[in-house]
Amino acid sequence: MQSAAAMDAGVKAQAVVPDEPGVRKGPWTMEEDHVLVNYIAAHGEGAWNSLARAAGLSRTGKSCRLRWLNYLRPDVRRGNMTAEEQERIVQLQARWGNKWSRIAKHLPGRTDNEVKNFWRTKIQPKQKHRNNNNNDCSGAAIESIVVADICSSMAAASRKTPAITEDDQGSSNYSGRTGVTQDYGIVTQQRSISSVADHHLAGNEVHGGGDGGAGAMEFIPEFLAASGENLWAIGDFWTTMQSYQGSS
DNA sequence: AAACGATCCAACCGCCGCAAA
DNA sequence: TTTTGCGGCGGTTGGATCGTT
Repeated sequence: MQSAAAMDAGVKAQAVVPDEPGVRKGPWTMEEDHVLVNYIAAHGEGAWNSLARAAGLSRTGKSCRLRWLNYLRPDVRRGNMTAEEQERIVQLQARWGNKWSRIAKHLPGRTDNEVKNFWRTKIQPKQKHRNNNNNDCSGAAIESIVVADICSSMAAASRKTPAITEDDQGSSNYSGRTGVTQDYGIVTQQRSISSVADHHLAGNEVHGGGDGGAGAMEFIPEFLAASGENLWAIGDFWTTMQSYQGSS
């Protein structure tokens, strides 16, 4: 994730100019996230267009849905893919093709967007490279090749670097690119702020909507006041949430 | 220290299928 | 049966960040 300053710069660069009057685009602000999470906690998810209107968000229903599913949902698991997850992605992609949502369903906490991004940035370039040197482009062949790569890369990673525990991955102590494997990129970059967020989200320390349970998550004006800046990082969001909950 | 390239990922876009009117 | 609106999915984009030179 990005720092608040980075987010600010990002929004300046990425103009939030609506195609339709009153419809916001671009990065979500902390306030918008607050509104969305709070509304879903109270009313549950679904009926996204009406939800956006009822919540008073100047966003499309699609945008709200995407933000919730890919980012705000408390059970979203962030951070590095484990070797098991990577292997599973390769196997399922070979079996089903680019059915990312279907694949994601078999990876608890992972979103289709995350799986898709992982595939496109890590595995697809590898496949293309292999395809250039190998005429056997069948799914099974590719799968066996890539899985073999994962195994060899993991072995190399374990030789090159100390083991990285789940806790390490999720903590703010684990930040910056690790560069564990240049061949496959098993352990990829982990930005410092998202690490904080990962810790909170992966641990389900804060539970919001999803089940629509009443009172599952409640925000108060102090929280908004604490958010200070218009633009923010998810780590700030949950950290602030925690500090509020801890002090109440 | 600056410039450049590579990488990551949040968010948008367009399309499709389904259900209700 | 047709139209319309919505939800969901996959592809793509663009800015931030990081590593290298």
